[in-house]
Amino acid sequence: MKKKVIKNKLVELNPNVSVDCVIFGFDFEKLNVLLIDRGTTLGIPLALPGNLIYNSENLDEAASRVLEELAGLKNIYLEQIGAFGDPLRITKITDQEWLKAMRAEPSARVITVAYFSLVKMSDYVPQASSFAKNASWVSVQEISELAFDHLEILNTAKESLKQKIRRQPIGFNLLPEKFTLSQLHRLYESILEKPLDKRNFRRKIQKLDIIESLKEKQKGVPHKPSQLFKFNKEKYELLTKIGFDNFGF
Amino acid sequence: MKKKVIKNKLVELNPNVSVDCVIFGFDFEKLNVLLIDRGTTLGIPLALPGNLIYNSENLDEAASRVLEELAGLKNIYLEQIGAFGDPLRITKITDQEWLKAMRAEPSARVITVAYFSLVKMSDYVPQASSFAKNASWVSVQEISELAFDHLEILNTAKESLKQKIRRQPIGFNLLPEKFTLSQLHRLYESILEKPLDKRNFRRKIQKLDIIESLKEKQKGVPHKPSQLFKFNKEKYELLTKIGFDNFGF
DNA sequence: CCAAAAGTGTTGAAGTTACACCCATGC
DNA sequence: GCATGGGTGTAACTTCAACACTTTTGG
Repeated sequence: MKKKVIKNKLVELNPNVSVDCVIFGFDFEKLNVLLIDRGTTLGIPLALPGNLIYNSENLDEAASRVLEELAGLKNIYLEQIGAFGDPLRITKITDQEWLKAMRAEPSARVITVAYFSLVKMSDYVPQASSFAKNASWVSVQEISELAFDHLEILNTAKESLKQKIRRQPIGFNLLPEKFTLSQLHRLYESILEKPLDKRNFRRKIQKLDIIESLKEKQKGVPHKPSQLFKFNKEKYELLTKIGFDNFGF
Repeated sequence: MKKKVIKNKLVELNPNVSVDCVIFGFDFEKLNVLLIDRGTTLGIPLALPGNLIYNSENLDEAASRVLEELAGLKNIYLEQIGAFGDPLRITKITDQEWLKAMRAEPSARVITVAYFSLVKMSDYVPQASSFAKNASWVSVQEISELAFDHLEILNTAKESLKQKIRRQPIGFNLLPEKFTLSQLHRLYESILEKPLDKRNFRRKIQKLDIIESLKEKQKGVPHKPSQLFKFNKEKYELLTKIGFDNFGF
């Protein structure tokens, strides 16, 4: 992916600014992150999806574009978590080689603006992309090494998500339209990385008055079928408008 | 301030990345922000202090440098609040002219990484600086226009400070060593922009066990002299280590 | 003695935690 | 009939919000 040289300066890639996305997905068991395998050989650390920005786009647009280019994901919940970019962040030899292969100015000082996004795992259909040999879901618990400073970015994203979910019901972006309270419960436990009492959790969520029970139950499960719920967006938006800030977890 | 051309690429100014600082100060009445008057003529909006980064420094260092260059402030509490940079953010004519005068590449696409910082107002001694004709404290309530997208940055900073102060006692950075509970009370009210019950506030703060009363009182005040307190850093650090996250305001 | 801010307790309501058993289904 | 997860209520405790009067000083 070399620099696109087009007449208008605004459509050039900016060699000094990139975006990276921490894309979270929930498989009803645990939290996962979508990572890129850049590797020709084994043992090359995985990377967060990301790329340089175009001068014509703003940062949020750049992040959306990366999401779409990588995974065909559109209209995805995105939240900026901050800028990173120690001048010395490119110390790993594998990272240096990768830059030489991929960038017009491989030694340019790059600062990256990181985002986290929440997607329904069922929405992600793997596909070849310009900058991804391969993308796959990896359990956050199993990640101990990443390219560049991506591990630091991931940790910041996790922390940011923890804080955010205490104040806004953004977790619904990780679930399908219809879900059970147990699934929601496991989702909160996965994000907050701590157990939550089942009864207290259910009471608290229902008190918020942002989910509605459907006239429908699970089928084909070898136990008592559970009630299905959906998220009530209207009530949530009303609540945010009049101001609330405590989900109390 | 033109680009410094020195042999080593790392000490160059990076034309595409700047930092801007929202420097908060508290005058025992209300919250203020340190703003730069760039103007030769009247009517030019004030700006946040900021500048391009050097390729050799990381973002936090760049922000610290700006603080020091502008106001001689060292070892100041700094917190990143995010990256900004719509490609269209430079629409005001006064901003365009200022860039032409000040920047080697005035039309470069710039993204800026914003910080907020908390300083004791008494620490700031106005001084001429390379990029400031003049700097002065302005009450946040009175600010309705700023250069570039600085008003948006200020609003984000205010929000960020509000959130942060609910979880960490960073407000102490705005006060002198010795302070009264009433001063702390007004500080919290100024930041949160809402009244707090006096008795409840005092009880809550004291329960946190991070302030110590000194054996000293106010003198020369035309009313009952108030007890002086100091912040107990050790206890706070112990608390943060074992994990707490709710200051409950 | 007056003005000004400091300092102090109680009560009722709301919210939080901890905890154990029965239920509906598929196999 | 058994294994599996679904679903429910209460009691003790803590936290929160609301509220008014007395104290100490300088002038």
